[in-house]
Amino acid sequence: MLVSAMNTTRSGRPALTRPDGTPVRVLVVDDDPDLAEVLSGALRYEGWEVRTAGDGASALAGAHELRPDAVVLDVMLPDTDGFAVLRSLHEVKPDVCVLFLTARDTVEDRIAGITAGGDDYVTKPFSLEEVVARLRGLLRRAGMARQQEEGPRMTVGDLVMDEEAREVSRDGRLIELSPTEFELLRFLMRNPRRVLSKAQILDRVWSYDFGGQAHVVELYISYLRKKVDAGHAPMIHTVRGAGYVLKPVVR
Amino acid sequence: MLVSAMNTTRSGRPALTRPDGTPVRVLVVDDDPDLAEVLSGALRYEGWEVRTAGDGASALAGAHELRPDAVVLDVMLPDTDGFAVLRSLHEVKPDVCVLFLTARDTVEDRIAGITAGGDDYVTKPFSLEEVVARLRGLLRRAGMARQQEEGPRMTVGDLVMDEEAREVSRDGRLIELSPTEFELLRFLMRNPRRVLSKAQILDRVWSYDFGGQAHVVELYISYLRKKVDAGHAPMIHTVRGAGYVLKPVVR
DNA sequence: CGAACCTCTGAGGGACTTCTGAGCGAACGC
DNA sequence: GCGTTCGCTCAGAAGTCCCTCAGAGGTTCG
Repeated sequence: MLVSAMNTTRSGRPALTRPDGTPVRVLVVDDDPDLAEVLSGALRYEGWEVRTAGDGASALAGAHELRPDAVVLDVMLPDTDGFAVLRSLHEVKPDVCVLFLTARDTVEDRIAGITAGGDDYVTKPFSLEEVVARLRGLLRRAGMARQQEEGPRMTVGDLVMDEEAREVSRDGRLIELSPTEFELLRFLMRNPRRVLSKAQILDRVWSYDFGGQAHVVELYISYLRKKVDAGHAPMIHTVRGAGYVLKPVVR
Repeated sequence: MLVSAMNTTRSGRPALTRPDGTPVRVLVVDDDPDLAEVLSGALRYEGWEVRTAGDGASALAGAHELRPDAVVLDVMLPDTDGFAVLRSLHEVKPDVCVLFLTARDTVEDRIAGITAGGDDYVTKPFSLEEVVARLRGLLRRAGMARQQEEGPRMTVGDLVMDEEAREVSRDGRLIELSPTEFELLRFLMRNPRRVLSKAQILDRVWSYDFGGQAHVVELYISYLRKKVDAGHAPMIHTVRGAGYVLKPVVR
């Protein structure tokens, strides 16, 4: 097997790839350079090829050059509105997926109709895990899932997560999770046997504008333990001074 | 089994295909580019191959190239009216299905002549679920239903919907639904075990020009629950912060 | 032309989530 | 062994999300 030729994420996890095995290509369009940078960093970490643009015009130019599989697109752009860009993008590449970024109060407004075509949106402020998860969902549904285990279902030991149904179960028994708990567990499950620091977790699972303490991570880990590890051998472990790991129970 | 070669919708559901297994081909003709964009997005999401045209002349050109199985055709076009286009279309491809889009006040008698020929129409403003359902009906009747479970009947658990008869029953007992309730339930049943956000539901089940709040979705879910889940273990579940799911009762 | 029905708005209340703060115990360094 | 640091958990406040009721306005049908 040509492992060396295989496209992988920086975390070593196999990447979601295009059908020919080359990296997924994503165009990030946002007029805030800091946000665009953070986003593209997170997407590169997924093993994807990323390009950024700051306005509608350069977005179209970038789309022509990169021919992206997906576009992350801020609705509020200096030159045009998102709907016009959406149409032009689909003219350039009819099967491109679009993930809109919107302010909370812009929703309902000009976003109407976009989810009907299978595209999606997230409201600012968002967490990086959410953006990545939505993108993976879009790409998977568009037929980008060459990776066999990249179904809607994820497994670590006897812990199973179905992202589409938003269902988690351990040993067949269903577990109810709040939105934040779900996202935290998803992050852990996407990085099994890997120590994740509280700072890393905070950066990925909480919104980028979260001003609070790393203490919340401890709190939510404790919530998760109560729900996930209750009555079983623990899968969530503390590595003192370093962070947390999720790993399958060794028999 | 050639799973990879199988034509599927983006939602993972098997698609309605042509008898040879290739995607159904649809031509969308409307002079409003936004509407054409939303429509073609929704139809692509069904796994179909779509092409758009903005007037009668390019519609005919598109029909020559694409040789579509069905045409979604606005009656009011800038250059000709839809009925003239229909005649020319039938010369190009006699067995093509046509779904007319009309304003509410368009002359009824001319439309009546259409439906006699097996074609169909919807009045603006319409919901995308309605357009897709009508098209599926037309295509099915025209012999496009290679998919065996693509009959007029749909089942989730003990919940059964007959789309043609517009009848719904749970555990054999008939349920009366209003038009909106019916369409909402159809959307849920076409996406079982899949969390649907209020925005998604609004975009598909409500008319594209609906300006109201996502709150109506909650309201209609509550109506549906009273009729569908009354006296049974619930099938409609709220996923807080994410949306709603319909799933069969687990034994 | 009236009655029944359907759709949507608004408001109230309840349930759930999220985060802060504080106390306590365990692990670590010296 | 002792003090300090680190992490866990409880309790509660504030906020958010969701459900339901009641009723207005519109439409359809008899």
